[in-house]
Amino acid sequence: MVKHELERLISEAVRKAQAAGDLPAVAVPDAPLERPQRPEHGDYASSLAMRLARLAGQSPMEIAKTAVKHMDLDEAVGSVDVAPPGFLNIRLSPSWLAAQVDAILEAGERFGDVPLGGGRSLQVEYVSANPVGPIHVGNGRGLALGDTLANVLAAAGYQVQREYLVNDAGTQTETFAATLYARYQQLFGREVEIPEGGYPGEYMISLAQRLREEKGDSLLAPPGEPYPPEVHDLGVTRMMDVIRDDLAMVGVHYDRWFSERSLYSDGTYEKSLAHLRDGGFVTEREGAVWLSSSELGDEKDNVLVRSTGAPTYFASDIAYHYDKFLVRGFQRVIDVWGADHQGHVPRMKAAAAALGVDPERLTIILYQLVTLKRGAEVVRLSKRAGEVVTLREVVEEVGADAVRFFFVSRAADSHMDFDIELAKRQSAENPVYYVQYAHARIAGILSHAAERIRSFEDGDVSLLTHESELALVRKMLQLAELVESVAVSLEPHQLPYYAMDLAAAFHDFYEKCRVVSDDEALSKARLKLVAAAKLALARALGLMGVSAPERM
RNA sequence: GCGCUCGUAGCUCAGUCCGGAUAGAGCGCAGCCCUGCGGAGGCUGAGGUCGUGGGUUCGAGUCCCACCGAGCGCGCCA
Repeated sequence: MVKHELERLISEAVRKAQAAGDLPAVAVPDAPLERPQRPEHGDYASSLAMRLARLAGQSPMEIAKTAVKHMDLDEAVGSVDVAPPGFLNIRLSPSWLAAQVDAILEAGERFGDVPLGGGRSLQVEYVSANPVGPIHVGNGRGLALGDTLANVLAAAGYQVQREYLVNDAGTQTETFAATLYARYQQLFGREVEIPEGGYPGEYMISLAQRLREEKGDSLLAPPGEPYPPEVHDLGVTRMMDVIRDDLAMVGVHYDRWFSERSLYSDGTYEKSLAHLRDGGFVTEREGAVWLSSSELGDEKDNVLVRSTGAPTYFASDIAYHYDKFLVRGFQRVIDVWGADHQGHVPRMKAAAAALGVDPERLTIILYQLVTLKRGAEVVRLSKRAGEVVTLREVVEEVGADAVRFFFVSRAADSHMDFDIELAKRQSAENPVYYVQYAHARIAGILSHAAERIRSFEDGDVSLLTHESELALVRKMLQLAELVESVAVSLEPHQLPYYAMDLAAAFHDFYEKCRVVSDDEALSKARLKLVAAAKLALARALGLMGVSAPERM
């Protein structure tokens, strides 16, 4: 990547200046290259001279000039200027930029890949909504975040596994089953109410109807008796079918759907508990079993096994992470959770430590919950009130691409409002179409060209010298830097902003430069440029899980 | 009460991690551009005490402190 190459050249220059005695031999601070906002400040800028000034006892301007004097030449570098108060402004060489078009075409669909991960294994777990209802809008955020992150990490050279934890063992699915059974009985004319704290949503009635279609009255127990186990299992299975469809609709596919219950049936739970005991982090008091998490950075101890003998959600999650780290051996695990789980973070970190796993290997990304609105009115996502705004409903209204682009555009920390009315009204104004339009426009140009020019493989990219042509190349080259920075920061919301910029660079070029013209040599060169831009746009969109249409 | 997160243009949000040059984008608003490859496009303009007050610094939207406001968390719930 040219950015790293330039950083290397600059620190080399300083070292050489020190060796030559032009700069004092002080420790050189880190100074990553910046992207200046103003084009006249070049493609990259370094503030190293300012950072070095106090240590070196020289003025930033002097230091910058000295550094330039000792800097090696590189074919990518067009010029290096010193600007007050001591910036080093680097401009890329136009001929080098033009030549990158061929490099992009060569990289093809892998353009933007970066060797950061080195094939290390990494797991991303996201959504993992309880199988007690369909995916709702609030989950949209976790899905866009987690899925995009997984895409980017794969592009950054990690071996990524996507996983959904199916909470099929807890009290919530029991309440779900009880509700389902009540609805099922109602279909056969029994006068029963859904349980207190149950799920009053309409979808439970459809689910009950489905059970009746599949099983007739065979699931009916004698009146007053609890539901047969099959109601629970079949209900959860059918609910997961719905959830799988909901997620597929927005392009989310998992490598593995992990059953929480399997932790108990295959002995993982017992093993993880034994492992904690061996480490000496387990105590018993008041009839319950506790993890001494307060010794490991949490504010307090937490219950693993209730006095009833039933494991807590915490114990379940420990067993699950025991499986992730110690059984399956992921080097790194990323969990994407809603901010309502924030209290769970320190204890899971403590649990990792208790398992002998460096807590650094567990990254938990919290995203702020979505406030759902219908106009000015706040819609409470309480399942008890039964008002669920499903993801499906919104996707059918505004489209999967717009939904994903919208959710991935917001930083995880931002507290966002989702106004369903506004989203519907403004779906045509969603910026995603601006980016997709650029892609479709290029497809149009390429098919227009195909009727006139046999092939442009022999196009000479050195003919690309127009300012807007080079600006487009510059923007394309930024993709790899972005993939790297997102893979490190785990903040994929940078992606849509980049995609907008890239599309803008293309549209600007399109306005100023005719691609297919009487000048065949230039036409071929520009067709190469445009084909490269198409790759870059498709990649940027693809990383976000958004389609790149040939026509709209 | 304590803790975490947030407060930037009319609206929705980037920029804060790692301080740097005149604070950006989309939408909305006012105006302009089609006798050539897709006008879901391009160009121009109006619009900002970066929540408030202190502090650190050559330099603060960015770091520190206090305060105000909002969301979330502080269970033998998940």
